[in-house]
Amino acid sequence: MVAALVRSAFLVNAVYAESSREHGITPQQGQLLCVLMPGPCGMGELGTMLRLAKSSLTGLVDRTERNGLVRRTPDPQDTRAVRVALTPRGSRLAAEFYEAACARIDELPAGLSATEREVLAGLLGRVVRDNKVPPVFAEPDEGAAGGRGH
Amino acid sequence: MVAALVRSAFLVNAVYAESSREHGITPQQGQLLCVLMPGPCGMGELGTMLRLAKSSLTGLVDRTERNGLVRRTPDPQDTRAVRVALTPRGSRLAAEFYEAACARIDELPAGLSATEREVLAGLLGRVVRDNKVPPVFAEPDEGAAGGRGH
DNA sequence: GTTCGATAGTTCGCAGCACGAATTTCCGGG
DNA sequence: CCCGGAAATTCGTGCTGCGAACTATCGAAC
Repeated sequence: MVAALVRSAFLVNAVYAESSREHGITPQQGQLLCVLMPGPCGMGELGTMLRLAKSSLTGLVDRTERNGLVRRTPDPQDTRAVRVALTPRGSRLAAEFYEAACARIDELPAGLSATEREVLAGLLGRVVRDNKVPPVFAEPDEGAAGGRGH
Repeated sequence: MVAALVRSAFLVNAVYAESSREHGITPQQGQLLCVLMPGPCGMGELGTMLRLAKSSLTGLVDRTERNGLVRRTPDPQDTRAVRVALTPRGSRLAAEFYEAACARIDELPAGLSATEREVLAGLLGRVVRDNKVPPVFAEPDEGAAGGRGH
């Protein structure tokens, strides 16, 4: 059980890293883009989501901003705070990266039947939920089992 | 499905990192120790296992050697090659770290019944096997001590 | 309206990580 | 003997993650 979890994590990481590389970003930057896809976010919130210290996050956002994928905006409610949002280019890249990563990861359980996949997804989903994992990666449209909409 | 895999990987990584930190090593060094637990290994082999470039591995082994956890030995068969082995201290730390990580990770599916765990382990094990993930983390031996959760 | 503790982010220095290109040394076959 | 290839290392670069110290603001209490 433990070994299966660790190894599958290793596997997913490798695939995730490969997808990132193909899109010219680091895995961390890819993760940042994915977290921002639903909408802008404050630094503090991002730190909680990604489990990063504040200073780590400043650097990550700096670099991603330098790449033109993300933008800092002042928060109208709070002068101290900052909202981090995707730029148009970042948004485009995020969508492409996300789709590519999904495609690759979706291939991993290729040896399982549809039913087995359902079961695996259900169990893993419960583990994830029980452990309150933040939504670091969005659910691709639920409902359609294999069909792809935008 | 995809989201569940990515998030569970994120979760396992976080737990793995936390365990490493508590033992005064980095996750990468922890992984190196775990790979070496069954026995010594050449650099090339390690690179394949950990999916690292040769130069990355040299650095990782350097740092871990500096910490006194690992040792380079000349390969008797091939003057060019090197065997990397755990030092006694590294062996001890590896065992401790491994056990702690197992305990933590074993807690993650606490919300599942014994049967569900079996099913999850089986399915995940197949995915791992189908994708030829190297044994970056050993199967805890069924004989091993009584950390059977609850 | 000043004071003061908390909050949001940044800066800085540090060690580690991962890579590619170039290099050294050695193995093996022709 | 010679050369192609394999095993490692070195070097330079950029990214990662952290803690401690800092700035600036918020909000509440006085």
